Amino acid sequence: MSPVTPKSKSNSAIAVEELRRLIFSGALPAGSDHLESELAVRLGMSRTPVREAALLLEGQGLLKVRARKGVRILPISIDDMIEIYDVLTELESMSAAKAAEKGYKAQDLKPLDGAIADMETALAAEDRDAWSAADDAFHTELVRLGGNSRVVSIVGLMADQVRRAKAVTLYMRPLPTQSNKDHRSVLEAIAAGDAQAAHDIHYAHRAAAKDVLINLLRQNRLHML
Amino acid sequence: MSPVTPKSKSNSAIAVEELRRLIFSGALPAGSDHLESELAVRLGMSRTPVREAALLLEGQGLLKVRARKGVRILPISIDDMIEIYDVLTELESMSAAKAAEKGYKAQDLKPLDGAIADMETALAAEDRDAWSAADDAFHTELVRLGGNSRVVSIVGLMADQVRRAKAVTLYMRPLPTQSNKDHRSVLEAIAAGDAQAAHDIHYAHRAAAKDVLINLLRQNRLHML
DNA sequence: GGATCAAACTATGTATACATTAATACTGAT
DNA sequence: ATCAGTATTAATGTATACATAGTTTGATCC
Repeated sequence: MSPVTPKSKSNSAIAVEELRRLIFSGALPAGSDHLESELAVRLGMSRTPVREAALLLEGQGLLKVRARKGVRILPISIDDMIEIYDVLTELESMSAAKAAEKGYKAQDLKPLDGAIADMETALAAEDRDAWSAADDAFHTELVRLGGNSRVVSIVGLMADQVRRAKAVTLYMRPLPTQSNKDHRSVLEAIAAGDAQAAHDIHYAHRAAAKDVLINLLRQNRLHML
Repeated sequence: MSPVTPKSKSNSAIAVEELRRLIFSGALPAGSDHLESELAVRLGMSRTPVREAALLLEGQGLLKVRARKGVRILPISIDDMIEIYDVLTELESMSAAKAAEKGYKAQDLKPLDGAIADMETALAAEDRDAWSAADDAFHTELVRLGGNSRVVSIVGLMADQVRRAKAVTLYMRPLPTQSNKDHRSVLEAIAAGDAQAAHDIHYAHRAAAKDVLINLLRQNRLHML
């Protein structure tokens, strides 16, 4: 490291990271408006990189740039959640099937196996945050094994859009004990090269998870998150 | 209309439209590099809106902004085409199934029926450009009927990325006479409310179209478009 | 003549000043 | 007092000037 700060990342890239962090942490609440100049001051840079970051995040569906009204952090409705979970269900199931067709060795499936093990550990310790992180890792690794980079990107975008809603419901619902059986079954189907089984098991898993989440939101009158 | 030009659209929006047009028309060829300042002169505006447009289109996967090297129009490889067609196959088939579940009336399905009629007319006249436009209309309307706005966006992005490649192969391959039977079958399944049939027929249709296209590209050694 | 280092150049990244326009407040008449 | 019309304001949209860093060029030494 040189004595002075090297400044490897551009301010624009920093603004993207920071804005994402502020959105996911709730520091910029869903539905709130923020002037570009305010955000610029907050991030310690000029409007230019902040505006570029805002336009990028608008493309990712996290906020909306509105003329003379600042950027609005987009809230997620129940209908949005249904849309997103339908896309996730479809593309993840496809990834599971494609992964099964690739004939991965046990070595290649270690990260997926590791994520399941982490979920089991977290469940035993009733550590919801650790479970959630491991669950994310499982789904991310699953689509990675599917081998389609566009699917990886799209699933990432959709997952980001429901991130806040998932965080809210994480402590509302019972511990997902069934979930891990499903994950193991998917892993076994992939290891066995059974594309149809991998697809169908994961599809049913996702559909069930969607129903649980939607019902939870409806019952608690959480129509916007 | 007022006497002077009203200027309803922002320069940034115009830049997006123009750049898309220049990319799809081949005026900015795949793989070519272009300085932001050159593009600004070409579009008759400053670098700012051009740069904003470039960043937006980078998010849509049409080009890449590279530090000190200008924007590169991204070429599409055969592997890219496979990725994109796999996503399209999955999401369009899902849309067909969802559309079938919605119980649309004949009135609601008129646009889809109209697109098929246009394809038949174009086929009879051997007008490939008209057929291509009607085929686009069919697929766009199909996902619209699916009722998932995110699927509409994603399918639009994927379709844009393969647009050049489709244009190249349009005059290379035989007239797609089988295609229309498939389209009619999908329409009938949706009208009959048979989600499984709508899904499976469209899935097979897309898979076949993908194989034709990929083989055509391989045979003609078109590895980058 | 070739290699090394430095200086100039070039194009993006960033800051800032300005233009534009929708919203708001104010003024004045009825 | 209310409404219409105008002026001010405020924030984005845009242009431009500047900073930064990578590349190329050129000069100098061996």
